[in-house]
Amino acid sequence: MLQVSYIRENREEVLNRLSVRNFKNPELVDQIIKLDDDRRQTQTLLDSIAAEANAAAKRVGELMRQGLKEEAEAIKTQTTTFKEQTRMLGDKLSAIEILLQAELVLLPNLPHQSVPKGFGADDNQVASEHGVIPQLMQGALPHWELAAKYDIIDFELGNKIAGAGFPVYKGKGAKLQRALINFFLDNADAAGYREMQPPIVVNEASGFGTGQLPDKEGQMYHITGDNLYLIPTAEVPVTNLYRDVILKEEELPIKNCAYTPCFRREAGSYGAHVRGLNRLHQFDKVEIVQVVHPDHSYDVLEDMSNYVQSLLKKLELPYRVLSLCGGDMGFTSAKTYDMEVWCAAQARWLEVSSVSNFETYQSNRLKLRYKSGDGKPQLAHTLNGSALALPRIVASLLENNQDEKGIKIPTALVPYTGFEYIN
RNA sequence: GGAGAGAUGCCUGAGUGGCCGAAAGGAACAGUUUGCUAAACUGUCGUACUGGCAACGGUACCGAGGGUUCGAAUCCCUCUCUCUCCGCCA
Repeated sequence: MLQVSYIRENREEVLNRLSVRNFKNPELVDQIIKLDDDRRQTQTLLDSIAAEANAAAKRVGELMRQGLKEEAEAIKTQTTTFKEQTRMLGDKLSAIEILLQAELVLLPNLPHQSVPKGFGADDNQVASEHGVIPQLMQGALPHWELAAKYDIIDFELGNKIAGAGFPVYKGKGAKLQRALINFFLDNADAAGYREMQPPIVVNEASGFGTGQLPDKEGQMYHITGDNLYLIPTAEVPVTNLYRDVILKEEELPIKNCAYTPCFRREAGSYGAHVRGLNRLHQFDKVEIVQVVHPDHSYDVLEDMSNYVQSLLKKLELPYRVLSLCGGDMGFTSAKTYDMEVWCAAQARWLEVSSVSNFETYQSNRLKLRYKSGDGKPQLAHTLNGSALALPRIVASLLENNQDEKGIKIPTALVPYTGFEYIN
């Protein structure tokens, strides 16, 4: 959520930067400013009347104590008009505030200056490409067929006990999951991220804090009996650890990581390009989250991007880094890099990580601030990224590393799997 | 699931209608002093909105929402959450 004061003071800039996203509703900006004018006026009036009413009430108390009953009664009758007015203005003020809030959450984050203008995925910039595209042997298979051939992932069995998008990992397939999780966590730890194990359900306030609620409600599994949501990413619980918190400046940066299962309803997305592991309702992911001083957030974004790339290099996967254009960026992000891995049998790039700087967009909702010495509390910047999500990594490992003997495990991962081949 | 207790500032905790934005202690920060570690003393020490160049004001907030009252942290109602005991269970 953007800050109203910033919108007021930088109207032109806000409009310009929103246009980088091709934001369809720029008149919202002026509506918000107008509502805020209204809010201020109403509040000023309400405050002055409340001040009079308070003073009158105080006088009544004093007079009563002095035993001057009649004088007290006289003032009492005057205060009834204050009462009506404050009630009216109070109602008006809260109505305006609700409206203002409702409009404010409709404004997406402002893209950073470096974000290219664009409408969708085709306008993203390829920032860099790494690794070698493997030449597959004759008769190479896509990962869902490999998974069946080696009996390591069972989609049918998952259908039976839960539904489509909930695969069962078996034998070396299950061990590979465990290996990847530990590999990612150990690397994050070595890079200075503190491991957290949060709940994988969250309440409404948490869903709101990171922006899943109210607009993306349909994307989360909702436990109606207890009004809890299954997390779509560890970003939600881990970032919400700092909801309503004022940190000391020295505590920054905060670097956390967490492994969690992630649950996404992915309503309405079925078809050939979401086969196998390409899109699931439940998957495993290690997430990295940082809370940083605003001066450093863009350096940190590069750090996080480099860190994610280091994982892909260790796994010997060919990948590319996209700098997302305004139109393709998430609603809450100011700048995002996507990492895509080449899946050789499907012959396509698959997104395995998304690293974003949210600047103050999340922290404003979360009321996540820091305080330096004697200064006033300031909103911190938040960033997060997948490091990494498992299914598409597994898909590309299977497809890219297949040979006559089976599936070769990358050297860096062998200490974690305990085997060199799936066969 | 049954019974009970509670929710106050960074923490502990006092406060049952006006003198309470809130005692006291602790923590933290700043200063003074004693030749070090440390102690003592003094001061500062919530957030948001709002007016003002500023100095300095105003308003709101004692879990949330409503009500009673000239006046509510304090009384009443509803909700949420936490804790304790019992039951069940990992």
